[in-house]
Amino acid sequence: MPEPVTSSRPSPISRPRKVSELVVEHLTDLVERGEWPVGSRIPTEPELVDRLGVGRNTVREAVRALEHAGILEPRRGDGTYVRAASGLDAAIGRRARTADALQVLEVRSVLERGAARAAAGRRDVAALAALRAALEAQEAAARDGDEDSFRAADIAFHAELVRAAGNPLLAELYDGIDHVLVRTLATDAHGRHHRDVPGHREVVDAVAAGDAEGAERAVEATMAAVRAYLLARAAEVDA
Amino acid sequence: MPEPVTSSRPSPISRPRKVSELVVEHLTDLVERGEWPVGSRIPTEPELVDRLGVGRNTVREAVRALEHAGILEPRRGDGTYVRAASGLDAAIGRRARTADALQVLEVRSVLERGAARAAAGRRDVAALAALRAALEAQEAAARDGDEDSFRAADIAFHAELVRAAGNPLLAELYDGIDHVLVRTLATDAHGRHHRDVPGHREVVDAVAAGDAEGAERAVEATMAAVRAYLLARAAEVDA
DNA sequence: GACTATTTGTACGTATGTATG
DNA sequence: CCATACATACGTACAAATAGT
Repeated sequence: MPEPVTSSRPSPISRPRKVSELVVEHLTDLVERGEWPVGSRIPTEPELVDRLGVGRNTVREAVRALEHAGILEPRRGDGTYVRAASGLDAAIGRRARTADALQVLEVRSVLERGAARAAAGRRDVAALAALRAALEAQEAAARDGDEDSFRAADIAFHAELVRAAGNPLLAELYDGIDHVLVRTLATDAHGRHHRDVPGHREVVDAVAAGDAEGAERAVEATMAAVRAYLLARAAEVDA
Repeated sequence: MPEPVTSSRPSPISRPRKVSELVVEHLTDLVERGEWPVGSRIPTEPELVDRLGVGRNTVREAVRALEHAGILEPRRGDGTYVRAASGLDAAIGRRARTADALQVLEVRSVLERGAARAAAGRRDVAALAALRAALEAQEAAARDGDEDSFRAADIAFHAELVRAAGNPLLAELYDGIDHVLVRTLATDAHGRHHRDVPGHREVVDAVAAGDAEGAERAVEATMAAVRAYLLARAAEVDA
């Protein structure tokens, strides 16, 4: 019989709640606070056992919980890696994967319009510079005609715009939604040429000018092409 | 021996998946499709073992995964109950609980403005009727001076507005954010009298008229009071 | 209030597959 | 190719908590 946890223990954490839940919380905190950055490898099981003062089974259980949440990703014989900073992205992915693509796009549109408005209200210099850089990278990719890098630059531009709003929670929601949308669009849209930049320059100009309404309108215009494409595809499927 | 679930699996991309993941997915499906409604008690472990043809530990692991996702809630000696239809709400809650309340409010504002715009674009008759009913219920509660029912009616109004957008994903995101905000506001705001309805009637009128811009503006005005309150509280804490 | 049945929680053991070295 | 270690799944026994009698 292994010593029950109820007796005297080194107690790295207080005891009122279940031990496994506390470990889960602790690991989640480490990831969310950036101590274990996304992509990094977390300490081995024995080290966690030693550090937290709990049994190996408890550690394993906690890791598995975070694995299901999409935060950690164990690789056999290698180690356990950080997959995402929070479970929000994975949860959105699971939820939105079964949703209608048009509804997903609408949510993305709502978030991005709001982000553009907030960014115009802030006019953060550094964020604006990054946004301009992203725009120019995309225009360069368009000139080169490189489809892949153009798409990557497009995604990066939108991400930068949302980041310019200065609201990490908003950005995380957007990322989660965007991943789903990119995924569904990527399944069949390799032939579609988004060669023309859809109006990103207008977005940047409006944000830089502090024109919240204009920024929203410009973002809305950006969505039109994607929406039309989704509608056309839905019509095809219907026929 | 009950038939195991492990046999041939024509998955889209041949990915050798674990039985426990299949069970997790199956249970998630049952919940999401409403076969196990929120609040109901799911079959006991032995019955699930019999029904799914897997061992008890496997069932337990799956249940625990959904428990951590915030979907199921096991109670010793009683049973396991359905807590939420998807894990999105819980994930948002975990993520947003540590975020700045002003940022959470901003996200809510973004979602609600977008929902109001979409609702004005749809002008769904049934949804509009429900929205009007919610508004009148809130005004009635305001006349009665019943603080608790007024708050409940306020939450219900916002929820109804978002539902009127006709986008379940958007509504679910909003609910998750709203729960967090209500929670943080409820911690100390019992004395604050939100006696005056903040302009909900204008929102309803704009939505009914199909005036998307007006609906957005009206919603934005609604937020002002809450934002001012949060700012004031932040200033208090700062001092 | 106490007893009993039911149900989940925990612990341990074992067999089998699978990746690593 | 083999050996080791680990992950997975199943089964069993008992503990703990709750509901109902």
